[in-house]
Amino acid sequence: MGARETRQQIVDVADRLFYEQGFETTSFADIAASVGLSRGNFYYHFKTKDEILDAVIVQRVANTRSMLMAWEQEAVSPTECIRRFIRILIANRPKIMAYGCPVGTLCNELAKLKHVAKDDATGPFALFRDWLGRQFVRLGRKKDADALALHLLMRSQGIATLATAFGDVDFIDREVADMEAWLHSQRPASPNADSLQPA
Amino acid sequence: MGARETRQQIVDVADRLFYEQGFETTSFADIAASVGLSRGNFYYHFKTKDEILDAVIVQRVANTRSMLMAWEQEAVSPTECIRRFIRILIANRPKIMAYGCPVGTLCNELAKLKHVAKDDATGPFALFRDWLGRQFVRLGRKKDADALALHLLMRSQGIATLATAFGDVDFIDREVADMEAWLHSQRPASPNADSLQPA
DNA sequence: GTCTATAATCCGATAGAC
DNA sequence: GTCTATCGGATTATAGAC
Repeated sequence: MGARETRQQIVDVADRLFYEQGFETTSFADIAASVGLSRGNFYYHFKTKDEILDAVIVQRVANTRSMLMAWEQEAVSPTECIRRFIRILIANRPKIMAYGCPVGTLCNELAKLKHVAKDDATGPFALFRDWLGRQFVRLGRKKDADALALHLLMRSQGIATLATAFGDVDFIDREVADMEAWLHSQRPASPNADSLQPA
Repeated sequence: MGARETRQQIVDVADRLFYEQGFETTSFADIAASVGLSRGNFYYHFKTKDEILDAVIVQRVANTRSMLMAWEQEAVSPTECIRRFIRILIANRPKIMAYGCPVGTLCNELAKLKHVAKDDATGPFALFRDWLGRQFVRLGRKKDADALALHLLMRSQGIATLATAFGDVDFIDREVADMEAWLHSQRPASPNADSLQPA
């Protein structure tokens, strides 16, 4: 197998294990074993654990960016775009209930570790924030677009944390419905801003 | 020093370190050094790390319970009670921005570890949930009291996570104000339910 | 109740053969 | 590029002197 494929496998496995087990808990041996690699060979691809973390964060940011770009091209209205963000909680419900949000939990862990990559880990958050803000601008809420974006991000994080803690399957549904009701109560400043949205 | 005082010191230090560094990251040596105890003597008081975790959780639940009982006796109206809960975010802002919420971050960590104390760690959440639910019942919202309680808990968790991630000092103020506005928009079903509340 | 000494294990990381 | 072997250090935990 080529070095590039092996490296990609390592990043994919590390991405999953950092999410499911946490960054510090996941050892080189865990990743190597899950890839089917010897510990020794591992260091041919990554010199330190922090290098793997950087690679995982870079990949998450890239994946998030391309997902958001695709959503913006597929979904016609800003309201529909925002709704797609909200529905992440439904689409990923099983994993969220087991492990929380990949971004939020990693940020929390790295903050406690005072890790150098602490700020880099917020990258996906920053992308969501900018993208959601852009949707609210399109909705005619230019003045408070960023605050509204942070508000939605805040809600999704709170829902993820409580869903993990309580393991209540109905809770996510209820709060997602409440978020969508909130979204539709946000009246656009200019009446035609979301004219393409159905009904 | 007596065994009880030493044990109490260990629990206090462990409580702080589990919060600031995380549970797994904190070693026996860390706790022992911070108390000023040798590693060997440590095992006289606690046999395993899980025993310390249990003691920390028990103490947190006890502290939360007495805090909520005191609030209920001091604050006259349910609205004022709920507002005290919301204001936790202001009172603990510096620590929250550095380390997040002690309960939420511990629950997240233990969930990833599939730790046996995973469910016990939600104890303070359950207390807040019941207590907030009781306030909403007093407000005349008996039917959806629990959902409203979870909604407030959810918001406080989301605010804590984003405050830690972005380090934005104004964000907490803005969202706390929004929470209080939300609270006052929750009309009581029976008009005199919150009659003791000032203005 | 407190200490030193130490066992057993696992960690991240390196060296070197193939 | 992959392997085995291993180092130095940190970890949880125990035994036993004082």
